[in-house]
Amino acid sequence: MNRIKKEFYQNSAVDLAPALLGKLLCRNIEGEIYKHRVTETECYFGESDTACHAHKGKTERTKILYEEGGIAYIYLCYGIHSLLNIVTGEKGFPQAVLIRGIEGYIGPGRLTKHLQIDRNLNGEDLVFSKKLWLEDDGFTPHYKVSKRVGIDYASEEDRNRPWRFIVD
DNA sequence: AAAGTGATCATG
DNA sequence: ATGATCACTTTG
Repeated sequence: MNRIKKEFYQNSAVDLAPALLGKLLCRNIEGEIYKHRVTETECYFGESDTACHAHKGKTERTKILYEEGGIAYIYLCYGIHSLLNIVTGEKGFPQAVLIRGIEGYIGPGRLTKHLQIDRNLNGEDLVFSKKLWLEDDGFTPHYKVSKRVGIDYASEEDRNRPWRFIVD
């Protein structure tokens, strides 16, 4: 088993979003283990990023983004969809990578539905968890870069950042 | 194109 | 306590 270790997560979300492409998202549901390769990510970086949930500062919901990298940030979007993020970097600087797609399940809300990931797993430690973790089997795919989606509320500068990463 | 759905946060 | 907002998906 090649579970991704703590140090891997102690980097910038901007670098980790592309680095997470091709890694295996692993989920244990009542003893049944599912592994899917990550195919699409986006990064959200710091309070200065007006698209990042933490751009208004630390609140009950966003405090988890300020933790040390290597844990899950999961929130309910539009009252329907659970979205999975990987918190990254040093403690105190909020940043995360949104997992937007895996092999077979494109779309941030669809993959969480399939893997039964919801807010019960918010804060799950991906380094030690038996329910949710990431593995590296050495595969590094080619990918393309584009703008983030669904963030019309952000500043023009932030909307235009090339922070979405998709496997070819 | 538009609804569906509920946690979250700012306002009062 | 109330209301606006929202890192989406499905259906027509």
